[in-house]
Amino acid sequence: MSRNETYARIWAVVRRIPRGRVATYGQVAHEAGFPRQARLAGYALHQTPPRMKLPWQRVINAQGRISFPEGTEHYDEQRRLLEEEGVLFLNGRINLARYQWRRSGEAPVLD
DNA sequence: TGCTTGACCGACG
DNA sequence: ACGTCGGCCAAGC
Repeated sequence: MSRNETYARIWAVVRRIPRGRVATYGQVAHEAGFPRQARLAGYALHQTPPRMKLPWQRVINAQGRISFPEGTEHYDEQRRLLEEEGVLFLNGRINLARYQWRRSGEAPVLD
C-alpha cells in the first residue's frame, strides 16, 4: 500500500468525526485499518496540506489532552477551535467518556 | 545505509 | 500522579 493511500484512509476517518466530538490518534489509526499505529495517524496529520480543511483539531491523544505543548500557537489554535464547537476542557483535559466519538451501536455517552 | 525523531499508546512500577 | 519501556513506522538527515 502506498503512502498516499495510507494517508488518504486516515484522512477519511478524520473527516467523519462530527463537530463537537473528538477521537484519539490510536482510534483513528485503528478505524483506518492500522491497529496499534497511533503514530501513523499523527504523522498523517502532520503531513496534511492546510488547504485540505480537515477537522484536525478533533484528534487528541489517549489521555484526553492536546498533543502540542501548552503555550504554543498550535496548542492555542486547537483548543480554541474545539472550545468553539462546544468541547469543554477541565484542567487542560477533555473528558473522553463524554466527548469521544463512537460509531453508533457502541458504548453509551454519559453525562 | 543507518540512526534519530516524533501531533502516539499501553503496561508496569 | 509521575517516569520508563517496548512497540510502531514514516521522515529526515
